[in-house]
Amino acid sequence: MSVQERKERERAGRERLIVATARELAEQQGWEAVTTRRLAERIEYSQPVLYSHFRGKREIIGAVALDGASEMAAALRAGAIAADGPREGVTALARAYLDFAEHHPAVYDAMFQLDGGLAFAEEDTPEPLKDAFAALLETLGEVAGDGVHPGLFTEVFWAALHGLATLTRAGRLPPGDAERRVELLVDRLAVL
Amino acid sequence: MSVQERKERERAGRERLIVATARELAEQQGWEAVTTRRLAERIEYSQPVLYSHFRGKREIIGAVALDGASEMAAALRAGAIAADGPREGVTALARAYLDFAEHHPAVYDAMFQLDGGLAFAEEDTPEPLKDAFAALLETLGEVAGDGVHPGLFTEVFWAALHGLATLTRAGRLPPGDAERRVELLVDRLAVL
DNA sequence: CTCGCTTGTCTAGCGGTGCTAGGATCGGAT
DNA sequence: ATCCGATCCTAGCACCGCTAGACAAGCGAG
Repeated sequence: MSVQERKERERAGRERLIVATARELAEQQGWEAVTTRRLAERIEYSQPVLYSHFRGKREIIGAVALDGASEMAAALRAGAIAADGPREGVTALARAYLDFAEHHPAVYDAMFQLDGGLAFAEEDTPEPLKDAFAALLETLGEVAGDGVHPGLFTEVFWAALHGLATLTRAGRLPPGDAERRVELLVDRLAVL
Repeated sequence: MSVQERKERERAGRERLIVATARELAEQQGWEAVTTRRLAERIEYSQPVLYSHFRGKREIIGAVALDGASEMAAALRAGAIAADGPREGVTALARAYLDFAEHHPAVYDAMFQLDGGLAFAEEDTPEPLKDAFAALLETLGEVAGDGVHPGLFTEVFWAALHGLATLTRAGRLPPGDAERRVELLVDRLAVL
């Protein structure tokens, strides 16, 4: 059975290589540059190999999204924990979110802008995505205010952050006032 | 000169036809179905004709976006004006925004999700886009609160609406609680 | 050790995309 | 009536996601 195990290990390694390469390429040159041909060339295999690991390009995007979700969850927790006091915690969380979106645009797009064929807000939502939402909920649930469902509050806060992230990156919002917008958002939405 | 004028009229008419057809096709079958071939077939001309009106597909998307921006501005004003009192006005505005995004997904995507090659938040932002923002500002500027710049407040509110619209449509938020989210948003963000 | 077979990989190609070069055609001006 | 310029179309480029079928490498059986 050792032979089979070795092969499975190699296969798993190659799958990770594909996802990592796709992500790298997307971060470097944008998702429109991530084509199956280029991806295949970079991992030094032919195109069909990609399809023995993933159903298609969508699934590769989805894999990058899941990868990024775990990372984002960690980044959010790291940001929020470092702060003391609920207000600073929420502000730090918001900043961490926007920083992640700004510094990992390709991953952020894979998670929320592109179609990665992932289920959301449903029974079979993948664990990393639920965990990223949970990371938001941990901090934001504390400042939802009386009589307001923590989940609902988190959804609204998240939507606001998502809007800021995407509109800013698309050049729809002047980039200079980012910090003031965060403060306004936290001041108004959170019950401290 | 009458001949030339007639030709210009016909050209302008055909350009409108292209934009209207692209929009129609996008609303019916999604933007991924809007290809230059299909579009050309629908307007009963060959592909190269499209390129005598627009530099490429991006510009066609941009034209649809501008079209939609005027419409959205009108919809927002119609919604907000009908209400009495600032709170009802803001709520109506938010609902009008989300309704527009829900019922005209293709146009909304052309404006904010896709790359239509348009300038935003800059000097040479096209008039319809500035006007749509102005429509938001008219109502939201009244509830920004003391010491808060109306433009900045409008940007934040807009971002929140945009986040709700996109996340909801992408299946990232449970569709049932939309109304409760709007109320929470208005309650917290607006100073009434 | 050799043979047959499974498993894995590649070459080649399909139908589609956005976009464009170059030739044909048509209509107004002379 | 003829010329000429504007207008439009046919045909094709390079690229896309994806797949069928040929081929080779490595395994287990005899």
